[in-house]
Amino acid sequence: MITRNPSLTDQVKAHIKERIVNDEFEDGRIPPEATLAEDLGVSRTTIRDALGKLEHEGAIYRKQGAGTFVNEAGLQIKSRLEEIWSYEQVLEDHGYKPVVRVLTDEVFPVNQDTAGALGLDKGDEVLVIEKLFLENSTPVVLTRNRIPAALLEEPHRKRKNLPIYEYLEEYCDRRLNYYVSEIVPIAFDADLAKKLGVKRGTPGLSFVEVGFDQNNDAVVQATSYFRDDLLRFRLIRRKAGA
Amino acid sequence: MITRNPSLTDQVKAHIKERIVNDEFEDGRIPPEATLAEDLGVSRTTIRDALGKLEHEGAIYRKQGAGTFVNEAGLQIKSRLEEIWSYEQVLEDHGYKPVVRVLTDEVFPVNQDTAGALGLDKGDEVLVIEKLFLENSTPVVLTRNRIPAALLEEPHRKRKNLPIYEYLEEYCDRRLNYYVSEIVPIAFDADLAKKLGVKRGTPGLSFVEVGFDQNNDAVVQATSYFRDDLLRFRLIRRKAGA
DNA sequence: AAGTGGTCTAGACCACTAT
DNA sequence: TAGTGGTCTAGACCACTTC
Repeated sequence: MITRNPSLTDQVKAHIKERIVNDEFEDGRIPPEATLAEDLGVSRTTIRDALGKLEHEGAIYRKQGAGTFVNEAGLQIKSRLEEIWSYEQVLEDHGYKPVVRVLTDEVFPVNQDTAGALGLDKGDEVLVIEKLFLENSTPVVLTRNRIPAALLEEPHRKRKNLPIYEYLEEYCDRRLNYYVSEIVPIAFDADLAKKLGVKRGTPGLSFVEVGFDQNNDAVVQATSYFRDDLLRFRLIRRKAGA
Repeated sequence: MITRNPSLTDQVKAHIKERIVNDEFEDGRIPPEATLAEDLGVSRTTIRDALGKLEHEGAIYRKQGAGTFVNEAGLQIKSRLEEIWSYEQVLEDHGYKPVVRVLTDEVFPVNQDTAGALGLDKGDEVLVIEKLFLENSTPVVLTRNRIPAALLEEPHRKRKNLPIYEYLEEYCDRRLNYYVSEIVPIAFDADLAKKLGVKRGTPGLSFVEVGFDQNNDAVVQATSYFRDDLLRFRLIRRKAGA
């Protein structure tokens, strides 16, 4: 399949973003919305939608009555937590060339915790994919994904090193829409410490999350573990409703 | 000052949200946008903006061509990390009745780290406010805020137990716009462990963040420490640009 | 084919900032 | 007072789901 060209708004957004990173705006001042609309031959609404997304990403900020400006500080933020979609991409954003190693790739009976998260019954099965992300043979991230076996279109055992959202799309015909993630600090136990190459008891971050598809069905449960010394997450926090 | 009534969009959002929590929609199905617009006497654009915010919060989800639906799972999520604005509110959302204890409230010479974060020079001074948030004499959160002394309109020493965003508004005439937060897992050292009432070495979460006002000036540096056993953060992660 | 959400337009008026 | 972003309207057409 794979149809659909980028929307006008997204094209405008990309265009403005490029002009920002190329530093084409005098004093970091972005032209008035009306001017942009006329220059690009689109409505002001389209411009505003594009600018709104850029503002949300932290690339620009707006002052009512004054203008729209480049946010130099915001531009520096890589791999914003709210927008992470694959750890390959995260590591690339941090300047690494990631290697993915599949440690586990098997169907197991579901445990109680996962059954609750994914709405499965006792006795159902899940495909468990454990992956280690490395940079130059140094482990950085470990992920464990659990996908209901019932979602698999056919039993096959290939390409498990795909990002999970691509795997779900290709082999389960499900499109990931969003994750609900819980942030849990831990001290690495012996198993995790060994796999991540750190001392047992080292403080680390973990995410415990559930991914939902566009029908709002839970399709994957994931737990991830990070080496804080090599990868640190940032996010932008705003007042509710803004 | 304090002018401005809620926008039409926000009123519509609140109205729909209330109908959602009151479970007024048959089968969790929300009426078509055109119907809502007619019923409420506003344009479809206004309805869409309101629904967009509710979708972003996770309260509803939309399926093109099918309809708009209540997201039962999303409604359960309290204190979403991206929208935290005061820890008093966070604790209330978790069903606690918080007590705030001010531990430190003094002006110090700025250290190098804070100077860098806030764009200050060596020799400048900052007001340091350390606060402990408790529920029934059980500590849950410890925060350390650093505000440039130059922002203080007058030297005074009252109401330091206000939420920082209110303090900044009232005594510095600055309105907090957003935070850039870094998530850092730690093992509590002796001092933190004592203040939070846990064993030294317990794994915990900390945020290291900088708050910006509406002119995009850095106005506060904050570090916060949490007892993971009492308070756990969630957030919704989406594909970038969505 | 009918219904619903997604995108886009053109324009009006308001609120706020700068000068 | 002029300029700029913020809100809102009315309507057109498209993409997708459902029947």
